[in-house]
Amino acid sequence: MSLYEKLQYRLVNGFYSAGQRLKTTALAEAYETSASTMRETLFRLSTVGLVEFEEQRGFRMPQISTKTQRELTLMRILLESEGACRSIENGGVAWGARLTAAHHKLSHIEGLVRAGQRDSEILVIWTDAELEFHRTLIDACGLDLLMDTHLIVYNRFRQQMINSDQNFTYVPENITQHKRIVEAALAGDPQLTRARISEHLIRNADGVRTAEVSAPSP
Amino acid sequence: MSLYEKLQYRLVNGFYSAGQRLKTTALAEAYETSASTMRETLFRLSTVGLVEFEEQRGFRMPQISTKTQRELTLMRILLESEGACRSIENGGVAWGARLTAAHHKLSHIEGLVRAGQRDSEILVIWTDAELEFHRTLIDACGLDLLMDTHLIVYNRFRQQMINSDQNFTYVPENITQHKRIVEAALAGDPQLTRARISEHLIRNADGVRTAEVSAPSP
DNA sequence: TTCGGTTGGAATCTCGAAATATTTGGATGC
DNA sequence: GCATCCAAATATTTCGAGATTCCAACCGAA
Repeated sequence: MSLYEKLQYRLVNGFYSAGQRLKTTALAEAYETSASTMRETLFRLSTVGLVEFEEQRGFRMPQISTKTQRELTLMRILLESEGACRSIENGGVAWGARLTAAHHKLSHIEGLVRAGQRDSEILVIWTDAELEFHRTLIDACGLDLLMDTHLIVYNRFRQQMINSDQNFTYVPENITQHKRIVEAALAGDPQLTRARISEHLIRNADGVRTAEVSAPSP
Repeated sequence: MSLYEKLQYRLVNGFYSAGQRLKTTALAEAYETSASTMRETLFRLSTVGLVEFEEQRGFRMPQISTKTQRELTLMRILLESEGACRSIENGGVAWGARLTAAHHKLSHIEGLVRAGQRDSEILVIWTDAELEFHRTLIDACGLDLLMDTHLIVYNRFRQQMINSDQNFTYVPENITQHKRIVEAALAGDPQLTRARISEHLIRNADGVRTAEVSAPSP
């Protein structure tokens, strides 16, 4: 596990608090490396939005805000809807199988959460499975750039989510919603799939209604 | 003009050829700075896709490919359609005025190009005006993240375009298409605006370049 | 010739120290 | 008591040298 990955993991999963300064010298010591190497790593993380950088003022953990959360959510809806519709067209049986498998794995974990397990360990496992599910949903779209952009957005989304005050209130609707997305996708209905992805994510956009979320591109 | 901006300008506007290695020591000398600083700058550029980086193998100017061009085009369509529709809803009169102004400026320059001016200087002016126009089209959408993502995609798109073999054959349809986009947007018709943005950009997604001839191995 | 290993040169990566900028804390004047 | 300014302390940024890795050319044997 590289320094980059280690730091990314901690930034996303709540090891640092929002707005906290990330001093290169202090972090370098903590991660047993030099300040220069740490600086470079922080730079790379800042370009994907997981760290904020200001000239001559160093690095900070990003602030949590409803506006950011809203924008990340809308971007997810845009990218996942588009990716899912293209996957429906291009994916074929193999994609359907992968999607079913990813959903099966996810719902197993969601079952555990539902049954009461809520420790931080299972939350990480759950978010990993959720990411895998949502990535599988779009991974037959044939557009690498869309996949890459989505991953960046998802990580920032997760960072905002985990570090927000109301962190991870368990939402039972998720289980149903994931299932309904899979059903629409396997049925090969792009419009319905779009609608159900929006329905699933829109809750995070804070006061934005499904109707606002956009129509298909031609 | 910072080192970052200087390098970005040259990377986008054809000062380096596709696939060319970008050695930190050589560039550091050319730009009168140290190898470390150059390395850091190249790193930052690599995270927005204007430079490719490979561990232990340094930096390269990205390859030109129809696949990349296609993906960048589709992403532009996705982002600009969404941004434009939201701008139509939120923008109001002020946005309409800005859009009209940006279009006026662009069509003036396109007029010059049409009249025969084709030197590299005016091509830069033209692409700048085109960027400003397309950014204005989406700048009332209220989503900073969408705007930022679009700018990154646009710069990569431009890099691919300018460095491709048939660079910048003047396309007279552009003038008409830009006008038709503005008309649809000012009329407040989201669906029509979407269609016309696609119509304008889709040419770049497929079969633009003649089939890639596999170069004889050296 | 062709394949495989070796070697020399060149580039990248890491690191600590010097230079530059910012923040902190206290003393001074109002 | 409050604001302002200066100096010390702390951070960031730049830079060059040493360690490491990669690449290409060369050489010898099958």
